[in-house]
Amino acid sequence: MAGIKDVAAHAGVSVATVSRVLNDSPKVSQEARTKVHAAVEALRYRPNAVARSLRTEATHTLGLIIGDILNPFFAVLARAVEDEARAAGYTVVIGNADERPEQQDHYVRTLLEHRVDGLLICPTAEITPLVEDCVEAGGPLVFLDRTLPGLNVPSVRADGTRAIHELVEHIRDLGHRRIAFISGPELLSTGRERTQAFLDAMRANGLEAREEYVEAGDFQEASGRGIAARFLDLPEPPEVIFAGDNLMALGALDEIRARGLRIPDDVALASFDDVAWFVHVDPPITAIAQPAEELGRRAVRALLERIQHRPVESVVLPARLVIRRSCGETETR
Amino acid sequence: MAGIKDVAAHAGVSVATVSRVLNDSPKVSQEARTKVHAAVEALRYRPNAVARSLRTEATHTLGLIIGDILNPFFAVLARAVEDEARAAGYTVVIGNADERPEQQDHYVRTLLEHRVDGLLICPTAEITPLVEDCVEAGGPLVFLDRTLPGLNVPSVRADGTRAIHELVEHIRDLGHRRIAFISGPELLSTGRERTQAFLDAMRANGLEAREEYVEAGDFQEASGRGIAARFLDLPEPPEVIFAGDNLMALGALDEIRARGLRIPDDVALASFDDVAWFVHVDPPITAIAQPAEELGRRAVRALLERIQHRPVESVVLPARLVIRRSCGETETR
DNA sequence: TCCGTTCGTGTAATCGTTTCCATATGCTGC
DNA sequence: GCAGCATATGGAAACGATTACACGAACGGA
Repeated sequence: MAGIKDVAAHAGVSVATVSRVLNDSPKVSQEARTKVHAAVEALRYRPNAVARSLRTEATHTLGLIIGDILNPFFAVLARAVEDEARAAGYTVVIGNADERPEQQDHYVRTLLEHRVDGLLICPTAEITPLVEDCVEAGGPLVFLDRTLPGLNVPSVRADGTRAIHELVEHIRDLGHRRIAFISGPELLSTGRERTQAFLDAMRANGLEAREEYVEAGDFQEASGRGIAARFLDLPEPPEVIFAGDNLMALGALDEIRARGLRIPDDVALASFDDVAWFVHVDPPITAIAQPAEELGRRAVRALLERIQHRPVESVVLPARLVIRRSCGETETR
Repeated sequence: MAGIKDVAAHAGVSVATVSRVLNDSPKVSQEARTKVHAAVEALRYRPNAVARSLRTEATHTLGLIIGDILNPFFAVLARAVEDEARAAGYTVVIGNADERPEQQDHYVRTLLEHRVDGLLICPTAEITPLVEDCVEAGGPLVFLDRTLPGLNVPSVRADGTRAIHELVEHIRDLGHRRIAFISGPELLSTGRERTQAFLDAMRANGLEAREEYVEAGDFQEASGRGIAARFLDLPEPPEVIFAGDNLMALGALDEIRARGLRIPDDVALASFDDVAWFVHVDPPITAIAQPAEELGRRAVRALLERIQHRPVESVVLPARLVIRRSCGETETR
C-alpha cells in the first residue's frame, strides 16, 4: 500500500510538505497543494492512522464497555454514543462485557493497550484492580449508567427514584397492595438504587414491603423468569410484579404466560426500562423510561471534556413513568 | 506511561530482551524472564499496541459494518462476531452504517485508515467506489448477510427461499388467498431475494401475486407502517401482510393496532426475521428465523481464513419457518 | 589447546507519520 | 546594495515497539 513517501515522490515534494497539506497547515503553496492532492488521488493513498497515532499520541478513538449488547437499553446507549462520537471526529470501539467482570477486564486491558483517548464504562458488579489502576493512572474515564462506590470518577446516569415512587403510587391507586420487586444485583449501583427507591416508595405509600417479595436477579432474562416463578409459588403470591430491567421483565412475562395467568387480572406487571415492543404486548406494559440517547450523548460530551483536561461534573437525568395497561385500567378512562 | 525502555532499565536488560520475554520467545534465560516480569509488574507496563502494529503490520483488529445496531437481528449478529473474534484474539470495531451509503463509506474509510486486518460488511444498497477500491486492493473482505452483485467477494448469508415457500403454503392451508408483501429495497440482495422467493412461492401455490400487494420499504419501522397503511386502504385489502424484516413488521403491527383491527381475524401478519419478543405479542407472530449467531461466527471464521491467504467459499445457511398464531390457528390444534 | 556450536544478549534498523529546525527564496525599505 | 523579514520547503529526529544480525561466553570433542 502506498505510503506518504510514495506520494511525496510522485508529487515531487518532500514528505514534510505532503504531511502539511494533508493536515492542512497554512504554510504551503497552492501549487504544492494541488500537486499533492493529485498524487494522493493517483496512488489512492490512505494515511496510516497507526503511524499517525504513534507520533501524535492520540488515536481519536473512544472505548465503550457495556453490559450486554443484546439488551435494547444498551443498544440505544451504544448507538447514541457512536453518533455523538462520530460527530466529534472519534471512532468508538465497543466492548461487550456480558456482565462478567473478567470480560470487562479483558476489554479495559485491550482498549488501554490500543491507547484509546478515553474510556466509557458501564461497570459490572465488581470493582476490579484494573479499573482501579485506570482511575489512578488518571486516564480519561467516565462511568455510564452505573457507578462504582468510592471511586472518584464522573458518571452520567439516570435516576429512577421519582418515577418509582410514581409507579408505586399508581399501583396503589389501582387498588393493589402486594407488590413484588425483581431487583438487580446488589453490587450494581443501578440495582441498589432501584431496590432502595422501591422500598422507600412502599413505605411512603403506606404499603408493606415483605421480605419474600424482594429478590435480586442478574439483569438477565433467565433470572427474571426464575424469580417470577418463586413469587408466584408463594402461599400468598403478589398482585403485582415489578421487574428491575427489561430483560427480567421479559423473563417474568414468559413465566406468567407459561402458567396461563392473565395480565393484569391474575397478576400485574411493570418494568424498569422501556423498550419499543412493550407497547405491542397484550396488554401494553407500564414501564419506567430512561433517557438512554441523552445519557449516551452526555457521556461522550463529558468524556471529551475530560480528554481536554477540563473538569466535569457528574450528570443525573430523571427517568419517567409511562403508564400503560399492564397494571390495570385507571378509573378515569 | 511506562515504555519498554523503562522496563528494560528497571530490569537491567536490553529492550530486545524485554520484547522477547513479552512475546515469549524461547531464546531467553529463566533469570531474565523473572526480572522482566517483575519490572513489568512494578511499572504497571502496558505494551503499546499502536507501536507494535506499526512494526508488525498487523492490528489484530477486525472491522464490522452493520446496517443498524438497533435492529435486533444485527445486534445478535454483532454479538456473535465479537464473541468469535475475541476467542481468536481479535478485537472488533463496529461501524453503524444506519443503512446510509455515505455513512458506510465513512466507516470503510476510517477502518481502512486504522489498518484493520480484515473487514466484514453488511453492504447497504449501493456499491460505492470505496468498497470497489477495497476489493480491488484485495484487502481481506467478506460480505455478511447481504451481497453486492458483480463483485467477487465471498459472503456468508442465509437463504429464506425454502422457508418463504413453506410460509406461503402454511398461509394457503389456513384458507387465505390475498397475501401482501412489504419487501426490502430492490438494491439489497436480501430485498431482491425475498421478493423473488415470495413471488415464486405464490405462483407455486397457485395464488395470484397482485402488483398492488407488493411494495418495497427500507427495512425501517416507519416504512413498514406506511406501506401497511396503503395495503389496508386498498379497495380490496389483503388478508395477510408479510413483512420483509422485523422492523417493518413492527411498523405494520403499529398500523394494524392503530386501526383497531384484530390479528389474525381482520388481517394476519407474518415477518421475516424472528426476534425475542415476537412470542410475547398477542397473538405470537409467525416468523422466519435466520441463524444469526451462526452467520456471525462463520463470517469471522471465513475472514480469518482470508487473512491467512487461504481460499474461502461463500456460505449459505437455510432460514427456517416458525409457526405461531398470527396467521390463524392450524386445524390440527 | 583450539575450533565449532549453542545459547543468551545487545545494537541498531525499521515501520509511516509529524514536527522542529535550518535553509533558500523573494520582497520591502533604507 | 544590503539588512531584515516573511514564506515555503526539506532534512532529520522523534514516537515505541519488533527483529535481523553480531557478538561473547561456555562447553564439548578432537
